[in-house]
Amino acid sequence: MGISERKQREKEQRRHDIILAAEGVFFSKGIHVATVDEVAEAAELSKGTLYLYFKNREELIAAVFHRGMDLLQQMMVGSSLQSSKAIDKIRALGRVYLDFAKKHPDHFALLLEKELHRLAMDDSTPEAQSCVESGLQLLTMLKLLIIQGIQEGSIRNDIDPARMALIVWGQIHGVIAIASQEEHSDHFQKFCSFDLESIVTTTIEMIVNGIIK
Amino acid sequence: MGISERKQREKEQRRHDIILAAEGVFFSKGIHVATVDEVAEAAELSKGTLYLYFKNREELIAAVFHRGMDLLQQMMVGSSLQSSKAIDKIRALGRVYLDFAKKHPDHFALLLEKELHRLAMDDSTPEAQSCVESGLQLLTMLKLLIIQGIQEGSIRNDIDPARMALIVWGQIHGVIAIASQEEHSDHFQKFCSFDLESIVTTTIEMIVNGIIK
Amino acid sequence: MGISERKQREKEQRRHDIILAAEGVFFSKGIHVATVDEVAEAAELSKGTLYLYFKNREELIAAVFHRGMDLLQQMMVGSSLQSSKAIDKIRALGRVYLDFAKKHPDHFALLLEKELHRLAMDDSTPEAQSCVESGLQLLTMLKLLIIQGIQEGSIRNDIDPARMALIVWGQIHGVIAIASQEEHSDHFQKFCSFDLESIVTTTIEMIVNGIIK
Amino acid sequence: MGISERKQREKEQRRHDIILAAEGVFFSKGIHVATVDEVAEAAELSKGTLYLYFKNREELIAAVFHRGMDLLQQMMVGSSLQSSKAIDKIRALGRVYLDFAKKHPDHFALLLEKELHRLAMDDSTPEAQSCVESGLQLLTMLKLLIIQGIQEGSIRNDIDPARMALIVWGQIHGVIAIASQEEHSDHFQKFCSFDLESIVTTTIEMIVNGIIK
DNA sequence: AATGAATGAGTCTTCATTCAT
DNA sequence: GATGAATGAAGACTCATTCAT
Repeated sequence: MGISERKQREKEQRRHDIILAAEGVFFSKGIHVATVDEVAEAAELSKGTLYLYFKNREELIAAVFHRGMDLLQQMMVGSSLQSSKAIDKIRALGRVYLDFAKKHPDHFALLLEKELHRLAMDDSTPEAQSCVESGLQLLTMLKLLIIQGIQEGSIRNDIDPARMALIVWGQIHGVIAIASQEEHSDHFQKFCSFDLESIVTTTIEMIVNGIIK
Repeated sequence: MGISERKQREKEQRRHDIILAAEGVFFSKGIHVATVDEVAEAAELSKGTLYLYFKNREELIAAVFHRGMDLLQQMMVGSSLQSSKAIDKIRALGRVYLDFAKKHPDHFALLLEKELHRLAMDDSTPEAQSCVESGLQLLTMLKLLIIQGIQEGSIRNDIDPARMALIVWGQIHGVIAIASQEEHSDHFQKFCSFDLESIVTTTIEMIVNGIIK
Repeated sequence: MGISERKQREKEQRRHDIILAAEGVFFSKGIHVATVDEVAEAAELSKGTLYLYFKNREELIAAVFHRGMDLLQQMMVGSSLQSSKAIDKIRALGRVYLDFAKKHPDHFALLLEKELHRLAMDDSTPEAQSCVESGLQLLTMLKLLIIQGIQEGSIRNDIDPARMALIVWGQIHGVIAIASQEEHSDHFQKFCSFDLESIVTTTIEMIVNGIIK
Repeated sequence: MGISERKQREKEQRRHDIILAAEGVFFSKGIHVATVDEVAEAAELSKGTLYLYFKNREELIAAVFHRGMDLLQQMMVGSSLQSSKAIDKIRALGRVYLDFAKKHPDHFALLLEKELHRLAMDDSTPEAQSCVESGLQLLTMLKLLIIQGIQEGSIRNDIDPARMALIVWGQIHGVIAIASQEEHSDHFQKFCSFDLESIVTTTIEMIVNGIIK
């Protein structure tokens, strides 16, 4: 029994290694430009072997996308939202999102790629399901915190919590997206001094300002 | 002579027609997947003719991108921000952005594509310059309105106007992006009732809430 | 009457101008690489106009080839082989050939291009005929001089004059070809000091040595 | 392991087969006209496979060129220049060159193609080096024989040996080139009876006549 | 006569995928 | 399981030639 389990573990380990190699290649070369050969080389495997672990190039991409979702999920779970007050927890959640964007900028960039969503869900594998759910989880968590805030009387109650959650997510995501994209653009450097960290801090404050009673 | 002028006009018209055809193909198939042949067919032209008007596939894409920027710019210029109060003008600007996203969803989606920015600017043609400027114009306009609002005493003065402009843009962009992407997803439909229009209206209100004194 | 003659002259002049432009392009870019567009541009004409004067790209190349033959012929005719002695005339003919190679190195290089011979003769135009003849003319002249030399008793009589002519031509042509090709090669520079002029002078002397009685 | 060695051998064999197929296509159609597809078909391989063995169309051409140089080199090495006298050895070397031109007329024709020299040397691979050397080797051998002849007192000593070597090579090459090109031309058939073999024999005799004391 | 826009067949090259070993 | 040679279907781009104006 132990043998087949070990084999299974090894297989998953190798699959994971391939995903890491793929990440490296995809993110440095660009997903649409990087080739399977390059991934194989990075993984120090033959091209044929890759196809033992992934049916498709697409499936490989989906796996990378999926891993990004997992990373986000882990960071959310890992962050102990300790404070008792809903508003503070929302603040903390915003910071987690920022941390994710900073640690995994390329994964962050994938979050809103329409094409990838289609890809990741075409196969109705259980993986794909969880993938979407991981997207929803952030929203759901936000919604719950908002409800808590409303109950505490700290958050305005004239907006549907689910809707507010969506908006809050969109707001913070948009700011991070624009800021981290233009971080290296001269044009925008001239426009305002750029420091992703402080900009997002300000943003969170402004968002909070918009939702408190 | 009128004759050479007409020729010139016709040539530009044809170039424009090609861009429209390219838009159709690129947006339906996806920019990375669509081929030059497909664009040629859509434009009812031979492949060779396309290359008379565009040096490259890249230049073709850049032209499409550029047109999106133009469309946005036109809508911004076209919208007479009539109200005298800065806050109301900002609201109006937000609605213009929403209108743009609704009328030209695919162009809207391109706004933040890193790769395209690179593409559109690689050629240091005057066109490329105006392209970037059109991106900055929105920001600049926002900044001016914010400054006006601060002077009017209606907008908080503890945040640098340029920075605030960037944030406001990010916020509204993010909400529209997420909302319009997930509009057709069952998962999100279940999460909250989806109506891009009303969601953005709420968003604008929340943003305004965040920036007023 | 004068009008149509003038038109005719102008037409031939233009045709000639095109050939000169084609030479420039073909010789600098390489015949196989240069395009009709480039020739048109060099001739400051539209591509369509070129096809009024030349049926084909091939015909254009043939015309250039033909012009080379003409140039050689003119130089041969122009050189008054004054000396009375056959051997000296042959020497002079060799120098003419060298002069041709120096003045028109690219035309010289075309002389032995198999492909061009085929091209130049495919159309059985009178031009093509004269083209070959101009090739033969050199040989014929050589043969006559050799016969004269034999009669004078200065040239050995154990070799058929026609055959000897062919050989002499081949000898001098080969030396010029190799020398002028490798003139700019570092490898050959190291092998022996290069001076086309003096090498050919030596060659002529050696050839003469080989044919005198 | 013998297995990987066999694989290696097979791969080289295949590479060699492709070169042979390329030779067939290039020489019958003309190097500039023949296409990669035609080579692939001749090699009974898919086009893609060709690109596993050769990076480029250019590299393929260079390989063919290189093989020609190898063939010449082998024939030179293979010919035991037995006679003790320098003059006789030079005669023998001339015959080897003739044999090469007869056995591999197309490779012979490539020897002086400027463009190919550039091609074959652009990649500064060791192959390319040996390629040039093989060209020089003939010259060097000639020079040594000439020096020997001078020492023996059979060859005139008023001409620099290196220069004489170059000239002798040019002479014999030129005669073979012209003769083998025009061999099939009616025009030249009329001019003198054509028999490559006997013409070159005569040529060698004439050259020898030109260099002996 | 001159133009130059339009054509489309043709070329090289790439790359995801398969399969015999 | 692992390999990597082989495939062939595309794809981007070129260019000689034509033809309406």
